[in-house]
Amino acid sequence: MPESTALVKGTLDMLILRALRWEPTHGAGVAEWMRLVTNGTLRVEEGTLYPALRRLEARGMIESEWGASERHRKARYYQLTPKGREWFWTELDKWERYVDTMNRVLRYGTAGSIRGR
Amino acid sequence: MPESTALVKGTLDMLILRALRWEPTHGAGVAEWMRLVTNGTLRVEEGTLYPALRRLEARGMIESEWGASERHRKARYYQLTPKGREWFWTELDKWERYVDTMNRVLRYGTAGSIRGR
DNA sequence: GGCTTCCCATATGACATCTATGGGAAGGAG
DNA sequence: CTCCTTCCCATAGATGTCATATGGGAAGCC
Repeated sequence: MPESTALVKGTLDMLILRALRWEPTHGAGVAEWMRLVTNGTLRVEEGTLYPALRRLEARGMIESEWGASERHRKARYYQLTPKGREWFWTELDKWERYVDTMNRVLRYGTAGSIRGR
Repeated sequence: MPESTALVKGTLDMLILRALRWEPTHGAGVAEWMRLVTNGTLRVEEGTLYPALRRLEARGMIESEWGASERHRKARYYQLTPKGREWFWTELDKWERYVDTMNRVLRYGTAGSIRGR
């Protein structure tokens, strides 16, 4: 069983939006998806997830309604809005640029051609 | 001139340690290095950098002493400790694992083989 | 009826980063 | 030698995200 890693701040929103890509899902389902999909390396606590969902909804990235879960519990189902879907791709793009810069600088020294002073 | 991006939390420490890889450098020099090496895309504010340097020193990752800058100003020169050097590589490794997981999940769906429910 | 499970929710705290501000010390202009 | 600018360090306050701790409501089971 691989140990789990703390989330890097700023990445949770993208993960949530990705979890909702296919169909409306309730909070516990999002957490479950994250756990399964990363083989348990990335987990989100309830106290982290629910505020994040409310933030995303307040910003119009997702919307929600009450429903019943597969196990007959009252559950709030979230789904992506068009705005959220679009925002996901722009965020992903920014993230990938950042990672690329980090990779070059940290691993290979520079993004340009500086060395030493 | 490319616009600059906000730092992702948790990445500044690695960038600082990387900046100090070759020789002792003062705070302003670290900021300058970061700007040059990323072609201006990654910048660090003074109010962010100096507390970060003090945190790293408190944790024994770097150590410092007063000196004179190239321009004859009083400057505090920081250098890596062996502990800091080692820690850099473990952090880099963790970061790369995280990025790899994110990449697979966000871009290609899963790290395993889940889809839908 | 009491216990457990499922799902939602908030309060509280920790912490990194940004913004704003200021100070000391050296150099240059006049 | 005085004023102004530049260089470098430093901290206070605000912001925002994530972790921890806690609890509650509702369904199902014994």
